Amino acid sequence: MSTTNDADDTAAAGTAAAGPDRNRVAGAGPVSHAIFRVARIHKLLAGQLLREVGLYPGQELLMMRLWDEGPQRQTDLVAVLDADAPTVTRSVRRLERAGFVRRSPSPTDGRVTIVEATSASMGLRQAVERIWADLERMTVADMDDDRREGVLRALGELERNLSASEEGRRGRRR
Amino acid sequence: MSTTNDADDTAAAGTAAAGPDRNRVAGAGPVSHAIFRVARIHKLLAGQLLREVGLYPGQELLMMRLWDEGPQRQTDLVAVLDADAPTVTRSVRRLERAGFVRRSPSPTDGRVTIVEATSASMGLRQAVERIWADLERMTVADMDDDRREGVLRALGELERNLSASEEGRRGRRR
DNA sequence: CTCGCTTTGTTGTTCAATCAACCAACCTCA
DNA sequence: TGAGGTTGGTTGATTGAACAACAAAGCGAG
Repeated sequence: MSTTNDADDTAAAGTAAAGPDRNRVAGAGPVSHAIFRVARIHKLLAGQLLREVGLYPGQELLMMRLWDEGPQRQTDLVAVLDADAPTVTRSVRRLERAGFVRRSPSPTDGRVTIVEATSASMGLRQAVERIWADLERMTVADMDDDRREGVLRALGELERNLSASEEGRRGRRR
Repeated sequence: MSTTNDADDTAAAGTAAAGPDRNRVAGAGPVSHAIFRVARIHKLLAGQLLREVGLYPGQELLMMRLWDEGPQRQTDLVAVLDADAPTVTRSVRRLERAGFVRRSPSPTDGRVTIVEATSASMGLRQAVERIWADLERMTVADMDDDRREGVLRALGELERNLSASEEGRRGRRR
């Protein structure tokens, strides 16, 4: 047994010294862990439902925006979806290739491209509405209205906390 | 940002079946939308913190498991992380290339590969613990213990609801 | 011992999300 | 008019995630 932990050493920690379960890393951050798990399964479920109509998770948010607000600049989509510009660029391109979206240059500003939902996408709209209703039903299941409100409030709190931290970080780095 | 844009285009929201304001798709599924937003910013924040120590979001969960439980089969990681086998395969490969993980064939079963954290990863462990503590603090912010419990309970409910739906779907498809 | 099934892990492909770098059009101001 | 900054959008690279298809090792029944 060599004293230099280099080539052969297993970094097993948890069970060796047999301390209390408390030094297990995975037990830390219960709320963060819960968020991860909920997010994961929620997205998985949405993806399963959406795949049946030919969309990938995330694309439905973009389409919803187009259906609700009509043709708009790509930058507007970036802002309202709070997504990165590259993500929107590629997402729009794929949706265009799928025939759900059309792009055209703005006549007044050479930089912008206007994105709009095609009429071929209108059938999709009904399906997406149904899917979102289904997803929401699966999510809240048998909560009564009060409980649903409480859950919404909790999520709102989390979002505010995280947004504040994220903005703080962004400020520090620029 | 200046709206000197005369081209209002056709605000063709709703087009044909235009009706009451209520048929705006984006307004549907408030809980689902809230989950999406929380998940997005939470993951973004985790990613920003982790990137400073050379990890990508998700990898830290795998490392935590290795630190907590010691060497184990890749299948065990798949099961406990509730991830897909391909995801784990590639994630482990990248962590191996980064020097945080070592793989070795099992002596007793020719199929399995044992994964373990390297001693070089132990420094990382402290950093990840700190990051998770930071993330948790940012997430709960100034909630008191009761509030935190309430939020945890809400997330737990959501997870149970979604899990039930997902399992139901999985059953139907096989 | 062979046939068939299960378990374990891999590769291929596609997509979302980041960061970084870049380009082109616009706009402000001297 | 023109220099410099801003805005809108794209491409490249890397990663996680999902599905599909596959390979290889083990295992169990005949």
